[in-house]
Amino acid sequence: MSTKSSPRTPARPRSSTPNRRERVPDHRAAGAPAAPAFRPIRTRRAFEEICERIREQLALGVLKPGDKLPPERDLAQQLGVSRNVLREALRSLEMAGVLRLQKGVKGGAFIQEGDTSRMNGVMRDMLSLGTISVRELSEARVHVLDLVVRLACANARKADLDALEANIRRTEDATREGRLLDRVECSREFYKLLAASTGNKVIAMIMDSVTEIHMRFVYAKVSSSGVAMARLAEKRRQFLAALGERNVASATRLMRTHLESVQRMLEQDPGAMSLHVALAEVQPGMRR
Amino acid sequence: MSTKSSPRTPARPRSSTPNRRERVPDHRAAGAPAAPAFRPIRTRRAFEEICERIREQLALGVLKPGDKLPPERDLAQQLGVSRNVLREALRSLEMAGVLRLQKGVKGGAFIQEGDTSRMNGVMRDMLSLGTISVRELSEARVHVLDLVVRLACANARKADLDALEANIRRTEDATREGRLLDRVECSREFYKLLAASTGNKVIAMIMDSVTEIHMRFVYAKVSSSGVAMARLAEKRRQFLAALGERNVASATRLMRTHLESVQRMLEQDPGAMSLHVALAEVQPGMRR
DNA sequence: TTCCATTGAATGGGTGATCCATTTAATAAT
DNA sequence: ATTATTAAATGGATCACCCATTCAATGGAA
Repeated sequence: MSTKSSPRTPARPRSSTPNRRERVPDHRAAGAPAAPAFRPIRTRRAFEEICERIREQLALGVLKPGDKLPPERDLAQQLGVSRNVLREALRSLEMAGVLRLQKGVKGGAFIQEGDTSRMNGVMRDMLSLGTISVRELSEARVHVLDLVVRLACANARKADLDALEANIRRTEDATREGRLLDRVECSREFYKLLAASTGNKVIAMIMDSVTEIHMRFVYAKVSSSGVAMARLAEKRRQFLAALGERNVASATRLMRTHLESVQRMLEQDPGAMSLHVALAEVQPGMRR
Repeated sequence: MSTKSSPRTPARPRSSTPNRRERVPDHRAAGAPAAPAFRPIRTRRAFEEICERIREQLALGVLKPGDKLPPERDLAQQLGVSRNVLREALRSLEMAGVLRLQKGVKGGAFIQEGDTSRMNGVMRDMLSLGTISVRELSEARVHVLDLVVRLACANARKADLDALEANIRRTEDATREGRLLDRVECSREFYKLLAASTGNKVIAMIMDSVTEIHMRFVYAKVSSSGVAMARLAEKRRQFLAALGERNVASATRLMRTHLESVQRMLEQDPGAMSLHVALAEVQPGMRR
């Protein structure tokens, strides 16, 4: 197996690296008197440097979605690091949604695109870590949803309204057949469609990230208590009608009162509303 | 150095692992008829499993901020994986802001808390990857800021107003002394303080994530053209006065007109508004 | 006693060789 | 022409090291 040309780099180009730990030379020093103190100089590690370089190439437009990075063995040699360290960097970038790693011949590390679900994980982590509270999240959701409704009234296109209509029909089917958990899944999708109908992916992302967690609570509640929101599809239809008429006042009012009733449903028997239950369980369709 | 007791696990407890690739058994199948197709079954890799387990412990409350994970060598043995793979997982979690890794005796992997800046990186990546556009981001910022102003009017406390006041004074100093870039940094801080004054960390996080990138553009513009917003501190004072009086209408109006004038400033000479320049450069105080 | 220098163990950071599993294209057999 | 086989490329994972940093314990000097 010595035919493998060069990946093993027996000459170790990095063995004489004083350059690795070249450290940020703190080139500010004259820059920001407003900043109160010194930023901590976390010792710069190889994998951080690698992540940053790849992100830089991305920001510079040198790398674009669909592009393929060199094979791990080659890239490691180019960067003068071991393959293991390179992989730590690639893994991190993959978890961040920047890369997609594929095995096999014609495999490799490909620049990913179009993944708008990355904020969801951040939000979940924040909640798990106690950085944010359920209360703050719920409150934020109310406000964001209000904004989304207003934007949807202004920007929703026919296709968006049709998609919402189709969603409501699925909700009706699920209700009729008593598939309560499916109905929750429909709800989740309803809000996703509504967010998409704003025409702004940033807003949609934000909306999704706060909604995903909220729906986990609803899911946990419904699945444990068996109770479910009454006249859901009916309310959805009313709302959709207001949306179709671009009636902002009516649409926001309908949504607000709906949110309030959902909140009341969740809050009765608050013992079942365990943060841990809602966060830990992986639920169908709720891709992590 | 053979005194090292056990970390090397010479007996390789995992050499007979048929369990690793245990695969999600697709236990839905009866669950979600609403979902159109099959979700791709990305082959489950060890480091993903590890990340998930740690996050699960976190969600369950078994692990809390400040807690320390076992040393890499021990934990790798417990999980039945190599140390390298474990490190890939720990790296990913560190990049995600869940862990903090510290060297030395008494070092280890500590559960992190209180980092509200994680969304910023996500937003940057989305922009670099072209998943979202500058237009969408700017538009979202206008709307989010409007919401923030309304919430700040309702919830800002005296300490918040004082902090804003102090910030405006720093802005005046920077203006007087011609430190234009410092003034941009003050602006960034102004919005951060304003977001914090809503009393809702979720909203504040969202606000920060859209503002951080916007300020990069402003920074790039100011640093390349030398022009800067006229009468900035004065406008800030007017706004702060409205905020102090809880005058929502006045505050939102002042903010909106300010945003519009900033936008005009940015849009003249659009050639300088390179996405790449704004994203790629690391600027003082703008910790990535 | 007090204080400072030395030492050594614990721990993360990093390396290189090696093997396995998957994927795909090229090749051979039917 | 179709199908089975083979081989190469590539990521996935392991092992056995070594280095750098940190900090508590130790011990000697003031």
